[in-house]
Amino acid sequence: MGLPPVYDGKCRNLSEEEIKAKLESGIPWTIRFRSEDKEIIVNDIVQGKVKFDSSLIGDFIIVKSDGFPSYNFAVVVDDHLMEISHVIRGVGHLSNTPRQILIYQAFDWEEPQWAHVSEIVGSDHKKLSKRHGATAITAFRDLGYPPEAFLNYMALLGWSPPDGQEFMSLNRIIEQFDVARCNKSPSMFDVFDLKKAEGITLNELSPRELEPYLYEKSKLNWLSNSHIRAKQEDDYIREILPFVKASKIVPESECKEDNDHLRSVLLSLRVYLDYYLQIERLLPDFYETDDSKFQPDSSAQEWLKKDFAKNLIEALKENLEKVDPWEEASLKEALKQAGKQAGVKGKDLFMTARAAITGKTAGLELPVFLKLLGKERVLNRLKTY
RNA sequence: GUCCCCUUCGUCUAGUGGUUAGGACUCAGGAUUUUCAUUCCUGCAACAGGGGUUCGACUCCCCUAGGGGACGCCA
Repeated sequence: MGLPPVYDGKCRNLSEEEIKAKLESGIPWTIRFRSEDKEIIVNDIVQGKVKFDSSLIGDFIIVKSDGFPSYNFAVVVDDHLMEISHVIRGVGHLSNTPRQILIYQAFDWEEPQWAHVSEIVGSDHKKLSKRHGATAITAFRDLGYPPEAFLNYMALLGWSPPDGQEFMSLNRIIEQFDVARCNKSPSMFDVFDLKKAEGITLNELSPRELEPYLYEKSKLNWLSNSHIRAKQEDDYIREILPFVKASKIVPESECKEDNDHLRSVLLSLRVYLDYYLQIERLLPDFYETDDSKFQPDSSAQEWLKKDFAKNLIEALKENLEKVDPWEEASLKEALKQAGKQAGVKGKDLFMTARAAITGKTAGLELPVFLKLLGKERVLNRLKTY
C-alpha cells in the first residue's frame, strides 16, 4: 500500500533455538542481508550522485534456498576478487547498485567506479523489441557492413567525441572515448523504415529479407559508405570478395584477389556501396555474359527513340571498332568522333550512347564503363540494333 | 502503487546563466560531373508545457505531461 513490496522481517530476529528448531523441521531456508535504514548514494560517472533509501530495499536474499548466491551477491564478490575497477552497464541496473554497495560496505571493500549508460530504443521510442531493433548484429555483418562502420554508428548512439567528428576509425574512437561523455537519455536505433515494415517482425527475417526495410539514407549507410571508400584497396577487395563469390554472378575461377579486371570493376563500383551485399545489384552489368538477351530498360528506350539515334549507333559501331588501345582516353575520343560524324553532341550524344550500350540511363562514367565491359561485348551490344 | 532516470531540429547530438542555440544524417534548392552516385555551396528545421530564482535562463529549483527502468530465491 503506497510502498514497494519489502520483506517483512518475519525471521529477522529469531533466537538460536528458534533457528535450530526450524532447520531441524526441514523447511527451506535462505540467507538474507540484514540492512539498516540509511541513505545510499550511488556515485555514478554518467548519472551523477543518485540517492536511494535502503528501507525501500529491505533485507534482500544473498543465498538462495538452493544454496546458490543470488546475482547481487555474486557479482560483488566476483568483481572484487577480479579487482574490477569500473562497472559499466545499462541504466537498467542502476537500481541494483544500492544493494551491491551495501554488500561492499559490509565487507569493507572498496567500491568500483560506477557508470550506468543509457539504453537504446527502437524507432517507436520503446526499448528494443522483438518486432524491430533487436535484430542480431550478425545480420548487419551478413549484409556486409564493415564492422568498424557499424561500430562507428553504435558509438555515436549516446556518446559523442569532444571534437564533434563523426566519421571515425576504430582507433580514433578508442582514443577519444570517455564514459563521462555518455548521455543519460536513451537514443534511437534508427535504421529501419517501420512504415514499410508495418505488421512485420523484422527480428525473424534473414539478412536478405531484412534489406528492403533498411532506410537507404540512414546515417549508418552514410558512415558505412565513407568507411568503404576510405579503405586501402587491398583491404576493400579482400572484404568484398566473399560477397562477390556468394553472388555467383562472377565465375568462381575469376574470384581472385589478383584478378586485375575484377579489381578494376570492384574499385569503380565502390563509391556506390553502403554495404557489400549491394554488389550483387551492380555486378550483372559486367558479368551478364549473354549479350543476345541484352535489353535496354524503359528510360533507355526513350533515348533510343530519338530521331538521331540510328545514325549515332552506326557511327559508334564504326568508330569504336577502330579504337586501339582500349583505354578511357581513346574511348572518349572515339565517342566524340562518332558524335561529330552523326551530328550529335552533348547530352544527346552521351546519353544515347549510354542507353544503347549500357541499357540504362545511370551508371559509371561512360568511358570507364566501356573499358571495363571490353571491346567485343560493346560491339556485340551495338550489333543488336 | 513506490522509487530512480530521461525530454534540444524528423534522427544522432554540441551546449554546464549572457550564443543569431552549433554540427552531422535526412529533406529542398543550386554548382560541378555532358547520366546516376560522389564532391561543394545554400536553405528548411529544435530547447515538452507551466510556474519560480535571477538584471538575465536551454542551462538552477518546483509542478505537470510524456517516455524509460527498477521494485524476484532471474541474471
